[in-house]
Amino acid sequence: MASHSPDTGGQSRGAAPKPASARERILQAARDSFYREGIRAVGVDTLIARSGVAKMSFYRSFRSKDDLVCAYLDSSAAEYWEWWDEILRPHRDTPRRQLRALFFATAEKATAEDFRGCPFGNTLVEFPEEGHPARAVIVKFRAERHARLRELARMAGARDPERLADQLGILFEGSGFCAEAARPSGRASALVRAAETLIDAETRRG
Amino acid sequence: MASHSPDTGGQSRGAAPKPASARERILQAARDSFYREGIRAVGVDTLIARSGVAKMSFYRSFRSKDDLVCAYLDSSAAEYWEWWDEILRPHRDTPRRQLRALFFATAEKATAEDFRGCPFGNTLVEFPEEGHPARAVIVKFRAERHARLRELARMAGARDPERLADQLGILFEGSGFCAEAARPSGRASALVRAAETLIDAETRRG
DNA sequence: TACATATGATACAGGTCTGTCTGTATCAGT
DNA sequence: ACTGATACAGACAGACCTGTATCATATGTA
Repeated sequence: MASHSPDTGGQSRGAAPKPASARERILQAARDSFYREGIRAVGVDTLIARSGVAKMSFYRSFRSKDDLVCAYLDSSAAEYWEWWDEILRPHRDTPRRQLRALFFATAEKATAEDFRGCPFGNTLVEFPEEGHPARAVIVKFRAERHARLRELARMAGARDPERLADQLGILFEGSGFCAEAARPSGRASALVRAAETLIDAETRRG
Repeated sequence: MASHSPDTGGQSRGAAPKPASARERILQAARDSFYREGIRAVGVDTLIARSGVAKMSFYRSFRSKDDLVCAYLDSSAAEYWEWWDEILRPHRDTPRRQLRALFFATAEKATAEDFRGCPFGNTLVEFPEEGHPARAVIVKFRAERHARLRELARMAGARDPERLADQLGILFEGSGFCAEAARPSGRASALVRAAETLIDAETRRG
């Protein structure tokens, strides 16, 4: 779900560009490559070549590839919550509108050319093994999203915020589907409409 | 979404068990292993060992691993539509109930211990490459599900069957989410409730 | 100058991957 | 008994994988 827009490294201001550290370059290459091509499909050597870094610099920055995968997810989560807050900001104190804006923006992202689903769900599919270190990051991300949705649902006046949060969570997860569908714009608007219907049903008095 | 329950090979009736052909054994091992562990995670050698087959028998039965992946998906689709029809059968001529039964059964599957999401969505995540042969099978599967949902929506009296089918498609895709969630039973019932709310809203007169 | 830190280049070890190859055993039909 | 189809066993090639080891280079600081 996170957008992964290119990032200059956060310091396009200073006169001297000061090249990003090896660690930053590797992480950036990992974010692009892992998201677009899949994690198992991109080897360490490929990442090293793409970030223009020495192999030992890689293993000095990350203990292992799994370590990098976790860093990739951490970074994606941070970006996602930044995006989330940005979407909510214009609708402060109107939780219904905040929820709506969230789904509208999600639908918009899901129709983008380079959308490839949710990094967390995708990673979970690639590493179903029980004890994989990435799972902890993914579980944490989903728990936080659920908590945030539940709080919004509560503020929006849902009869059962937990339940509405569960329902909206399913929609979020299903939105990854839009990317590969034949009629993306149709599915995107269906996502928004479905969200509105569910929110409406769960907050209507009576 | 397909259940992948163990299969004896369809001939538990005859006295002589007649061992399944090499092809069948490979395919069965692939169905189990690919679904549970992921496709990239399971190598050809592993499949050969698990199905007790010679390597050349493998490559006589399947031109390549990609070929086997497509066969795995074809087989999963066949099983899925069989399951689908079985769910619909008791509610013939009452499309609303058929839709409800579909989601109820899906939620039930999604809470099972060995549920690992939808084989088609998972495969798409593992092989995002544009021209991969598996994509065609996946696209076909999704198109058929959409068509079936649209037809059910039409018969159920939906104002815009296409739109309702899109919405329900998102729910189906999101249902894979239930497996990994912390509160599976909650999410499963949320799935059923969400489906009912959407169907209701799209068929209500007025 | 001398040292510390971060980095680059490259070779290598040991494993796994897909796919090909040769050789042998079994069984059915003729 | 001969033939063809099917299967098992195992070696092998060539590529790719993760991770380690060694050595050279640049930069900043004391």
